[in-house]
Amino acid sequence: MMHAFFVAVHVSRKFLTSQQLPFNRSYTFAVPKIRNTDLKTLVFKFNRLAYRNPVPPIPEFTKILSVIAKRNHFAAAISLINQFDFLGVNPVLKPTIYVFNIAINCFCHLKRVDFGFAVLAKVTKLGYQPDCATFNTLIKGLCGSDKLHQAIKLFDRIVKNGFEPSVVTYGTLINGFCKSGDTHSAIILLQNMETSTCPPGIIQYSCIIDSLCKRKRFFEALKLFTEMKRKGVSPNVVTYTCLIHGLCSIHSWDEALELLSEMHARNVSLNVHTFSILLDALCKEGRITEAESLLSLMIQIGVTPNTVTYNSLIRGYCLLGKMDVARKLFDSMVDQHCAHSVISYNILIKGYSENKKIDEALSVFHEMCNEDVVPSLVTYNTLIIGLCQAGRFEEALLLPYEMKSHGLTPDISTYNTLLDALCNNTKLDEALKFFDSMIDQGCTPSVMSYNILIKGYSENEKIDEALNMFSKMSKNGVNPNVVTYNTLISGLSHAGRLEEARMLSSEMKSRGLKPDIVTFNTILNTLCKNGKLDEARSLFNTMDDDGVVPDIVTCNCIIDGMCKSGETDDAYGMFLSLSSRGLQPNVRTYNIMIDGLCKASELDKANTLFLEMKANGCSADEITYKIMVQGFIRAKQTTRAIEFINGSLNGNVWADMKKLLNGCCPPMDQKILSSSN
DNA sequence: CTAGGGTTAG
Repeated sequence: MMHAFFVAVHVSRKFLTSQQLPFNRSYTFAVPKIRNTDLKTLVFKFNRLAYRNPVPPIPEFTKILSVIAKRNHFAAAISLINQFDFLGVNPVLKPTIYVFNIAINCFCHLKRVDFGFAVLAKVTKLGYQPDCATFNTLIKGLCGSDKLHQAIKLFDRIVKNGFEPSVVTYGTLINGFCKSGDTHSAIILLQNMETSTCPPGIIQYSCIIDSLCKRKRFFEALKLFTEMKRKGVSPNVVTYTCLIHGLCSIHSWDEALELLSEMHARNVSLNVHTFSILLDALCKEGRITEAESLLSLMIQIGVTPNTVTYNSLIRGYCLLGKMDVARKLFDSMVDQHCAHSVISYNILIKGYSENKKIDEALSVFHEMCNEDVVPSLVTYNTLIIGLCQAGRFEEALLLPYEMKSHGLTPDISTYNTLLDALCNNTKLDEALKFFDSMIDQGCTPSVMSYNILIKGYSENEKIDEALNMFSKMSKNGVNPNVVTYNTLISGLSHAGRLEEARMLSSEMKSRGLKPDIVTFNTILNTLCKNGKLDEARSLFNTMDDDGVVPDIVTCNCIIDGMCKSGETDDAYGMFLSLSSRGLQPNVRTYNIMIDGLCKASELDKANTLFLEMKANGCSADEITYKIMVQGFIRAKQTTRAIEFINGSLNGNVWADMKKLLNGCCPPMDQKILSSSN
C-alpha cells in the first residue's frame, strides 16, 4: 500500500510544504572541530609537543591522545602513553586522571578489560583518585566484553564504597542490558533511577525503547514512550528514529508516518539516520522510485546522505536485479565524498552473485582488496554462498583457508553454507566428513547444520540416514526446530512413508513446536500428490485455526491438486480468488493453471492466460513455453505450436523445443521447423 | 550512556 506521503513525494515534491511534514526545516551545520588528520600527523604532532622546551602542560597531550582514541587508534594511543611513561608518572609531566582514563578506554576497546583494571590498580597505588569516568569506562568495557555480571558487581561495589553513580553510569548499564537482550533488567534499572538522585533522561528511555522495538515489543515500547512524555522527558530525533525503524520493519507505514507528523508537531527535525531508515525500508519493499525521490528530497533540504544511505539504495537496485544502476551508484559515491565501506562491497558482491554474475562478484572482491578495504567475515560468507550457488563449490571450499591466512575465523554460517553445498552436489560422504571436521575446528554444529544434513539425506533417498541424524542431534543436545520437522515430514512423504510423516507432525506439536506455513504446504502437497484432494481441501480450510495464513505456494498446491483431479473449473475459480486473498500469482501459478487448462482442452483460455501473465508483469519461463507447446501438440495443432515458438522464443530454449517437436510433426511442419531455426 | 546499511537450512 502506498501512503499519501510517498505518493506526494513521488508525484511532485514541490507540493510538500512545511505545514505538512517535518522535512522543510532549515538546518544548521556544526563545523567539525576535529580536522581530518590521519594517524601519522597526529603522532607527529604529539611528538613535537613532547620535545618542545619548556614542555607544554599535560592537557595539550591529552587533547591529541583523545583524538587518536576517538579515531579508533587504540593501540597507538596506548603506545604513546607508554612511550612517555605517563602511567609510571613522568617526572616532568605529571599525568592527570584523564590520561589514565584514556588508557583504560583504549584497553577496553581492544577487548583487554583486564589491562584496564591493571591501570585502575596503578591509579590507586600512585595515590590518584579514580573519578566517575574511570568507573564508567570500566563498566562499559565489561558490558562490551559480555561480562555484564562483572559490570553489575563493580557497580554494586563502588556504590557500597560511597560512590555516587551518575546518569552515565546508569545509562551504560542500561545499554549493556539492552544489548544483551535483557530488556527486563534494563527497565528495572530505569525504575531504580527514578528513586535515585539522578532521574532517567532521554538517552535511557531511547535506549530501552530501541531495544523493545528491535524485539518487536511495540506495545511496551509505545507505553514507555507515552510514559516518558508524561514525565516531562521530551523525545528527540533518536527516540523517534528508533520507533520509526521498528514500525517500518513490520511494514507499519501508517504508524511510522504518524510519528513523522508528531515529530513535526514537536519541532523535531529528521536527520540522516531517520532518512536512511525510511529509504532503506522503501528499498526493501522494492519501491525504488520513491526511495530515489526521498534521496533527492533529503539533499534538497540540506541533509547530506552518507555511506549508509547509499548502501541501502544500492541494495535496493541489487534486489531488483538492476546491477548496472547499482554499480553506477556505487561508483558515484566517491563524487559525493562517501567512502565505500566493507558493507558497500558486501552488498555489491551479493547483488552480482544473486544475479548470476559470480565473476563480477569475484572481481568486486579483488577490487576491494586493492582499495585497502579489508574483507570481513560477512564478505567471505557472501562470496562462498555465491560460488556455491554458481556450482563452483570446490573454489568455495578453499576460501576458509584464505580467511584464516587473513586472520579471520570461519564461523558456523561459513561451515553450514559449505555443508549445504556438499549435500546439494550429492557429496554426502564428504558432507559427513566435513561435519566432523568443523567440530575439530572448534565449531559446534547448530540446528541448522543438522537440518542441512537431514535435508541432504532426505533428498537423496536416504531417509533412514536422515532419521538417524535426527536422533543423533537430540543425543548431542541440539533441539530440533520447525525446519527439522518440516524437512523430515517432506522426506518421509516423498519416500511414501506417510504414516511416519503423520506421526512426526503430531510429535512436533506435542514438543510445543507450532506448525508453520511450510508445514502446511508440505502436508498439502503430499495430500494433493496422493490424490487426497478432499483431505487437502479440509486442511486448507482449517489452517486459519492454527493462525497460519495460506500463501501463494499453498494456493498453487491446491490449484494443482484440483487440476490433476480434473476439477479445472474449481481450480480456475481459486486462481481468480487470489487477489481477494491478497496474493499475487507467480510463474508457477500461471504454469499450473495454463497446464490445467491445456489438459482440459481449453487451449484458447490457456493462451489468454499466457498473454495475461505478461501483462501482469510476470514473465514466462521455459516451463511455460513447454506447457503451451505440449498443449498445442496434444491438440494436434503443430503448426500453431511452431508459430507460437517463432513468436516468442530465443536461442537457448529452442533446442529443447525442437526435441519436443521432433517426431510429432508432419513433414511439412518439419520444414517450417528447420527454416525457422 | 541512545538511532540507520552486509551472511547460512525447510
